[in-house]
Amino acid sequence: MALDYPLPKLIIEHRGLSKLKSTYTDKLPLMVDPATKRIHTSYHQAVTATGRLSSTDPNLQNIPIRSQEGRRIRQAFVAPEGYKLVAADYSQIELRIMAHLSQDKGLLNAFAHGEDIHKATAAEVFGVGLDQVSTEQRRSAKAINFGLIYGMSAFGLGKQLGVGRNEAQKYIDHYFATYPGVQHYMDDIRMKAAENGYVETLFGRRLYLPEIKASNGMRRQAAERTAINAPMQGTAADIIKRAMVKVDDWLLSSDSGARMIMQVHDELILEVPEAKVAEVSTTLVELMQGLRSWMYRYWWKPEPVITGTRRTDCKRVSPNFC
DNA sequence: GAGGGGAGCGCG
DNA sequence: AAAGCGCGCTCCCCTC
Repeated sequence: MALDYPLPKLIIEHRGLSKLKSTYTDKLPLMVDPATKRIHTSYHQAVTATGRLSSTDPNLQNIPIRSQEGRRIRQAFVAPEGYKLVAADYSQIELRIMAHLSQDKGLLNAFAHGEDIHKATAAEVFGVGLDQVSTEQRRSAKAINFGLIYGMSAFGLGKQLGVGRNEAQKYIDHYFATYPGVQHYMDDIRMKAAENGYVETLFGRRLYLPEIKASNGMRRQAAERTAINAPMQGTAADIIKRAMVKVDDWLLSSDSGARMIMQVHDELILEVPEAKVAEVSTTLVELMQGLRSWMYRYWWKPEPVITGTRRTDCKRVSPNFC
């Protein structure tokens, strides 16, 4: 209705702005720790079904960025004097994992050639040259790529793209004709989930799916979507956790003065002395890419290190350790 | 006053 | 009837 009438549009606007005010603008300043003058979140390692971290009190994994107004809140997060914030994020990690898990030739090839994956998908699905892909076609391909990771149906894709169900089904059919390995993987993971009662990540962490054989079709389909999504989201979570361990080891062994301060699912954020930004950025990327997993151990002498932050108000893990 | 649960909205 | 995965926080209504 907001597309056709001013009042619903105004209501939606109000909801967005009031969310920004009540959750961020009003609250975050009250959460500055008087001792450190900083905002400290708590990360939880045993909450999510897929192996991601979660962040609470405050949640720093949902700081606004998508809207123009929201970005202004993010601007308030700055590095200390003499430092810079360095953020490194994995590009299209879940789609790359899908390429690996499915071993689909076309998808692997697109990534191997460093192509813009949404554009490449559009070219294949709509049967045009890479140069002929329109903005609209790329947008559709992007929705298809994201939708697939979540196990979306023609109904959902159509709604997302504002096209009919049949039109959306055509897109999906084209997609699977282009990337048959992906189709096979989706079918296979459903079967395996039903057979085993669980799915697992590349590194073997399991998610049990008790509803995968439910007689209620709706519940069973929901479990099937989880079966498709969890190995991708979960493998991505495994990969960044392994990177975090490596980055932590490296930071402890080096004297860069850099600190790892945040994780947001596919990105790590460090604060780095200005003079060390180039050096730290290079190594950070190498460690996240897994290029130095063994090498650095040759010059790192491990020492016992106590990590974590003592708190007296921790709600979830134990009384004084988060 | 504490806590549950749904709606709605912020993020990846 | 529902048809897109994973989270946390605020507001509101409700119960205890």
